[in-house]
Amino acid sequence: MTTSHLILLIEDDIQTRRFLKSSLNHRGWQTVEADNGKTGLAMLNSENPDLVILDLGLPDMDGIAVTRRLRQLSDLPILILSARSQEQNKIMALDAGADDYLTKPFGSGELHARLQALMRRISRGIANQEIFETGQLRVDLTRRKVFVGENEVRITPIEFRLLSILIRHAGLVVTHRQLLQEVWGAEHIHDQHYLRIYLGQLRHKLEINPARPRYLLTEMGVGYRLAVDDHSSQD
Amino acid sequence: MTTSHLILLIEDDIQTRRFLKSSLNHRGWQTVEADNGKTGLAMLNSENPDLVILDLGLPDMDGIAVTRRLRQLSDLPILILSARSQEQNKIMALDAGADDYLTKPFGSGELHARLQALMRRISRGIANQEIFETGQLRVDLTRRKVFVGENEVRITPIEFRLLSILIRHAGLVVTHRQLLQEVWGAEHIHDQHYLRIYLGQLRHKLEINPARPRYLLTEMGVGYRLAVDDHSSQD
DNA sequence: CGGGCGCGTAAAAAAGGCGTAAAGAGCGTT
DNA sequence: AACGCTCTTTACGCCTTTTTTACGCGCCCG
Repeated sequence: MTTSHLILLIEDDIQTRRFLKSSLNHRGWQTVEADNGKTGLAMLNSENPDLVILDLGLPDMDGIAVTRRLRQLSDLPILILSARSQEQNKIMALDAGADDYLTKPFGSGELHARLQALMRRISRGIANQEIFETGQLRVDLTRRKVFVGENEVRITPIEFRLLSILIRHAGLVVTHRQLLQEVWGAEHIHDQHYLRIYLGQLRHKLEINPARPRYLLTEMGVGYRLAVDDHSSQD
Repeated sequence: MTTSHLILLIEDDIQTRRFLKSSLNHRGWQTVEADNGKTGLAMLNSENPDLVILDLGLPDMDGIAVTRRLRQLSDLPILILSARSQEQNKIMALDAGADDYLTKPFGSGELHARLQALMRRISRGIANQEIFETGQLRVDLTRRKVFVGENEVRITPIEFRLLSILIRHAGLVVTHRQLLQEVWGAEHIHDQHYLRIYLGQLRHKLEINPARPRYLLTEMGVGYRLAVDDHSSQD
């Protein structure tokens, strides 16, 4: 159930802050507040919250920078608040490590739903699964071993990291940017040919017919996705 | 506190104001009224409404200016009322941050439908949900998948971005400018033929009869609107 | 009646993304 | 020092997507 749940609000607008506070307290969450990015970051250590709600339109710091810093300092769930005019920033914030977002204006029901979903996602710990399995494919994430049917497949370090990321987001699209960022680091964010080559190698090793992949699917112009088992398959 | 639904009417014409007030009260909304832009803006703070209905033809201030100021002061939903002669102003108001419009004369049913769409965005959070569904159409926004009935439909990146924007504003009008700006960037703001072509492609893929669209509706001279099914059985 | 305007459609040309092969570079191990 | 493995770089052909171009229709207004 809902245990402690202290929420850190980083929001400059008094009105919004008041609304958030009352709405959250009403639902049984504790809150601490900061009206700018700097003190917000400072409170991360002093208050030790369970979750952060961050407004992108802060006066003192760029919202993206705050997000990135938060992510550097902890793995806490981060919920972004953005005004309608900040669509682009919102996407950048998600890329920088935010977990979800709300576009203003929003009601308390919506806020509550987002928080619930966020909490559920975190506590369920999808990321911590030890063995992933779909179709003929089986991946032991802690032993770093991969099987197709009965046979073990040799996997290189980079291949394994790529595969792990796709497994962690199984069924979802992972953007080029995300993959490159996590495997090769920020300075190779534009080297998409790496992805083509390594995805090609992985397909060669994992797919029955690499030309018609069943697991490692391409999302044109966006990224890649690991297909999750949907009971029937041909090809 | 959250379900009060107080509407601020900014409207100079007594007759229209009376009609609006009675029509709204009848539906269970509270109203406060201002007969000019200045007091209207002042009441924003004093009355703390949940939504604003603004007539563009005010005596004291330019409607666009009022809209812009409202947007500066808050993120409240704004519904514009405009006379038929104010076609151009209407578009400018939408671009300045208004959410939807009604052209006089209008009936209470029409008014009600627009308000429903606006309110739904807030209370149910249509703007942020992961799966959008209406009629035969189902869009999974995080998985980037689109279904018509049982069948998945292949969607290109640009098509998906357009569709996402319309979904984010489901039930509301989105101006040409807004769409072009968000998808192609500021330098293509006048290339409306892009919209014609891509909306055509989307209709071809999503509509049962592309020539008589049920979902992707054209607002002549203004923009496009994604129609939503109203599950409520009133009116 | 005709011409302009906004919208929708079709089909082309252009651009860009993707997959594959293969050769070169780096690095640890033997 | 040579070998083997992995990672990086380069090149090319195919295919999808995007952009360009052209035309047809309905409507309002002169």
